[in-house]
Amino acid sequence: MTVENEYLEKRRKKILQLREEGINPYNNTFVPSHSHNEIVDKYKDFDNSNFTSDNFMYKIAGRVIAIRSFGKSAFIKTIDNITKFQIFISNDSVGKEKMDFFKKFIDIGDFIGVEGKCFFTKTNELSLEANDITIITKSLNTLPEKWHGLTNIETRYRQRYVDLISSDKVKEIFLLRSKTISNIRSYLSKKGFLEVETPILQNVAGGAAAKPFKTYHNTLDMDLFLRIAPELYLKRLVVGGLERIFEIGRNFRNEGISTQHNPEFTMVELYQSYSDYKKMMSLVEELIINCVDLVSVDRKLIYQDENIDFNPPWEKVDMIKWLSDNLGYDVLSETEELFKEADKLGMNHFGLPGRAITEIFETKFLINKFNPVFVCGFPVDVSPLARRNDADSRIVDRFELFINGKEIANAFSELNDPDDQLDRFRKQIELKQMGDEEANDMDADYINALRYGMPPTAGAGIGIDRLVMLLTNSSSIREVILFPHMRNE
RNA sequence: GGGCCGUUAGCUCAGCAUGGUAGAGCAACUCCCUUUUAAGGAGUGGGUCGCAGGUUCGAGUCCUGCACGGCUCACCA
Repeated sequence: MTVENEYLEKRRKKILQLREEGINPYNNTFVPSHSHNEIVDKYKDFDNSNFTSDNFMYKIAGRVIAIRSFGKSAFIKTIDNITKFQIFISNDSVGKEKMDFFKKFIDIGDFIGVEGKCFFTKTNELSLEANDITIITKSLNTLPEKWHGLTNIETRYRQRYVDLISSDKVKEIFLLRSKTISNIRSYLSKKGFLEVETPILQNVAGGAAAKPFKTYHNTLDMDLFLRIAPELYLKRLVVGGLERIFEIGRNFRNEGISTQHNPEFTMVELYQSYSDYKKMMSLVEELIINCVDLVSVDRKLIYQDENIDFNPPWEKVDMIKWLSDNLGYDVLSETEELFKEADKLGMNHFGLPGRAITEIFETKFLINKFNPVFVCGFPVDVSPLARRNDADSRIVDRFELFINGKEIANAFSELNDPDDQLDRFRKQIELKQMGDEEANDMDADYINALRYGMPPTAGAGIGIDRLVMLLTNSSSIREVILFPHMRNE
């Protein structure tokens, strides 16, 4: 007998026996009258000292996660959603026959239905004294050990269902993720933003610098790409007259996997007409603080070993000015010096000063930057979709938000000059021919849209996974994604 | 992709430096036990030691290769 069979066989036998006795081990007739949480909430002001039986009969359902048996009585711990609840069962409460049934057939992991009245134990724990007990769903597999739970990271991710059963902490992370997204949605809705959905399967994967996933449509007989960003479609909608819009959705980038990167990740991208990157800064600040307020009373978080203070106003730094000051020369004009510095650091800048500036800046500036900081004013050659600064056409009106040294948001005043946009796309194509796999492709239809006129608009994208990492103190992005991608076993 | 680390019972882990019949706790099974909180007590069963080679009289242990995973560096949000 293999080990797998030792457990499975025993429980399979119980299922057979149950069926023989006319009991459906996968019963769908039990209707609970209350959730665990509803009962806990109802008696929250009571304890041993002030509670007298109210004779109210409850019907509750849940998964058995622990059994402490004394022979003629037992305590059963069940869980529904996130609330644990204790059931007391004994010969006196259900009768010897039902008690024997319980001892013979009910295992840890099973879903059971119980009917009974509430009482407080000697140790003041609200419990239900069972008058009746029934099996709702038999479980064949054994749950992980009660004390350590499931700690093997690989198994946790591959079998997230077991992880969720055995860890409150994991459940809390995903509850907070859900709350965060709801919060963002309601914040933007209140500000008059309309939620929209744009194609994930795209002809041209544009709107960001990234390598796309390629797929194929049979009937249309054409290659398609999974979107790397919704940006160009959202701005088409702004052209169409939807002046405040957002989309919360998945982007796909065919790149490395790390504690900060999953091949598919969730962003909220939003566009606001008659705004600019400076106003967008305030909006992003407010939106993120709103999310921090979900978990912190003083807008401070401890992330790993660092304290992060989200109280506004957040630091703002001008990239070009900071780097010029620190290197001792004007990085926009002294390109020879700049490239020497970049080559020293082994950077692949494709002869673009902007690439070198951005990369050198990030390596030098982000050290020991834990609090939120807006990095403003990017070189035009790393920002093919952003509006040029009115005073200096070599830079664009753009910011990136870094928290704990990690990029959380990217935003800019949108480029709405179709001729400039066309030139930018052409430069991107040159770069692609030079071997830059992440350069944008030409999107002729997007140019066509801009030719109808797009009102001045600011846009922002916020990485939701990374935000949730901060809020839940998770060191890896996989901790905040239910099913992170893994190699086949 | 590089470096370092890991993979032993359903789960959590010892065992490996120095090769000699595979260990514990939880879970399971049999008993005792009617207020427990990782309940307690007595007993029993459970293993292709990630996979494949090699060295050796003998490998969980040493060597090589591979797979999967973790951390980290590089690229990216």
